Amino acid sequence: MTHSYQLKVSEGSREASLIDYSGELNPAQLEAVMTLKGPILCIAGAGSGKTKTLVFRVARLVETGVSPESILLLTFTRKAALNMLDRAATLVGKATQRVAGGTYHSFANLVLRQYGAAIGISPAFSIIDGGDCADILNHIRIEVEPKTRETRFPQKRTLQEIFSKTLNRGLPLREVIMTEYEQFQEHLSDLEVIVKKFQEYKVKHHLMDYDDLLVNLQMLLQDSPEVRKTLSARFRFVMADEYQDTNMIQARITCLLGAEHRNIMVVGDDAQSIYSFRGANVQNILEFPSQFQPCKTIRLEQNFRSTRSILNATNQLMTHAKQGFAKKLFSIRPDGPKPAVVVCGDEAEQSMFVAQRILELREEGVGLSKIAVLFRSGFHSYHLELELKKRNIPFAKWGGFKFLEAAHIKDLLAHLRVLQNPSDVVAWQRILLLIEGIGTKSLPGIFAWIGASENPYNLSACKVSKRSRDGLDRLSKALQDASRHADGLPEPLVEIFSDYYLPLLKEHYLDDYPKRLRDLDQVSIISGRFETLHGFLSELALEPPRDSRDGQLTVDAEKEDRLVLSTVHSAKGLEWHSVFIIWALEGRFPSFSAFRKQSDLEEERRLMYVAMTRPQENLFISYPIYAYDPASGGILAKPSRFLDEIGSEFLERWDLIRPSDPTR
DNA sequence: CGAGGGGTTGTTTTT
DNA sequence: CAACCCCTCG
Repeated sequence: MTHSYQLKVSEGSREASLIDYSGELNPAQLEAVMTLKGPILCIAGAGSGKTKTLVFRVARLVETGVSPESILLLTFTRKAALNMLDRAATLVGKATQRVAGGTYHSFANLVLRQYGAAIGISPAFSIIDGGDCADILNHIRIEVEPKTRETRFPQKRTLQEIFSKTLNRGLPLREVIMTEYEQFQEHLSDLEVIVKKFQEYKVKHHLMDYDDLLVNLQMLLQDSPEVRKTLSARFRFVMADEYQDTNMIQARITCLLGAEHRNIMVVGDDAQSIYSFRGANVQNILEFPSQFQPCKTIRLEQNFRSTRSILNATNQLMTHAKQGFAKKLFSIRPDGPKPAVVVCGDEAEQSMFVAQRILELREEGVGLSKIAVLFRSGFHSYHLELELKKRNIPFAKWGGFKFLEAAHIKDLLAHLRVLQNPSDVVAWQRILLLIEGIGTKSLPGIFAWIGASENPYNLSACKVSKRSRDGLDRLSKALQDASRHADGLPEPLVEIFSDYYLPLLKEHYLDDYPKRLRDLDQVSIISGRFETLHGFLSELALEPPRDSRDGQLTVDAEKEDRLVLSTVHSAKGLEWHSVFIIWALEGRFPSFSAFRKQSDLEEERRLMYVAMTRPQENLFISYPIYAYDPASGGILAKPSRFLDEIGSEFLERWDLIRPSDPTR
């Protein structure tokens, strides 16, 4: 490319900004940045500067006079969007902060609250998570199938999973049951009844689960041409990141948003598709060009992140993939150390190795925040966590157990939800059952009263048994105190309910209540950043903090020198100087549950690929040669098949087992 | 009718 | 090693 795209732009009174596009970007990136109109598919390999490309493209759009409000940036997490917009801001100024961005779910939330009325949606709906859905389903199940004894019936969590899958895959219930849950075939008709009642229940009580947000947004765009036109006029440029991980509904939403103006760019990497369990469909990215013809396809294949030694290994791994674009990433970075395969005697030795090596790296000048330990499932790091604590190595854990799913957090939030949406029966149930003397049998009576009452918060007027009177009166007082602030800031509300909840917390979680108490303070701190109650609740439901310390300002958290422990899923899109992948054993990574289907194994390989493409310099893959697996009762002793696929040529083996070790 | 205990289950990954 | 279910006791 000989001509230069360098250009000078002045934005209002701001001093002239100068972006040297052709100097900063390679030819493929440059093309993606400079093509502003029409449909584009950008296949961006791992570490190929995808984020940078998006950032520059936003900057470029703004520079050429596109108003930031008319750009929509759909990303996998809201954090990713904010991060990009921040970076774009340093190029062209703060104006980019006004770009709309977030996940499909958070976008759906905003649009539905604003325009949902067009298809009969109340703007005050509550967002419920998978656990809440499971609770609702449990009730319905009991109603529909009172004699669960004779035959095995799916549990509440499974029900929720099945129904979510049918929606996300866009398949009829029958088909999902027949292909993936054959054991429940005989219950098909019951399940159909349950799912119908479930939908009715949610509509009646103004509740929306994650799937409903997407389904309803799609419906709104499809059924209301006015809204679709309004939105197309408002968002004239649409960019969707991580497109390989969208499901059918999200893809349809994307198409509907782009249908009018066709200024749509989707970015992704089919080799990094790792969310098929929640309905993600690689076909979306593969078929995008045929849906938006003529479509420009741009490939970013130069890797800027990793050493050549690491890329050699990851390229080799992907030659075993059964489908997808064949591609080989190349790097102009020098060779580095080959990825090390570290063979340990047992789990304890693995943990010791990781901790030890991390300390050595720190000695060598690699800060803790530049190191990550990755694993397949949340619980794989338990032992390591103990070891790190013992050695005083600070770490943050992402993925796995979530702050929000802790019972005490859900308890506290349920009070706020009731305040926001008095017909949120799931939340009512949760807070009522906490009260001494109230059990499942007295609930229907209280619900009936709540439904009929003018002021459902005045529970003192509700007749209940003597034993529960005091507790209910206390709740009544807290709710009425809070409802007097109902339109105000969320923080004082959190305070009111924390005070109310404290005795209950002590009573229900006697053993570890001080620890849980600290979490409640976190909720209070987070709430201080929000101006409205449903802004706060929606954000929490859609963008849950990654760990209990995430409540602090992100900037601070990132500056703090802490090691990251993360599931591979949560590590997507990120990079570190040095990365450890632990538990590279058959049954762990790949996981047992992937053995049944070829397609699941393919996804496990892509997952390993994502993990291995995170480091810049050092990659350590470890496994214990011997591990008892309490889940299966068996012994795990076979190294991950993915190590075989890569082959010893690209790896370096470190044997930690002492020759005299009897377990050898 | 509610609470608390004991046995049994089955354990990916996330918005 | 939970969370969940079922059962018994108060």
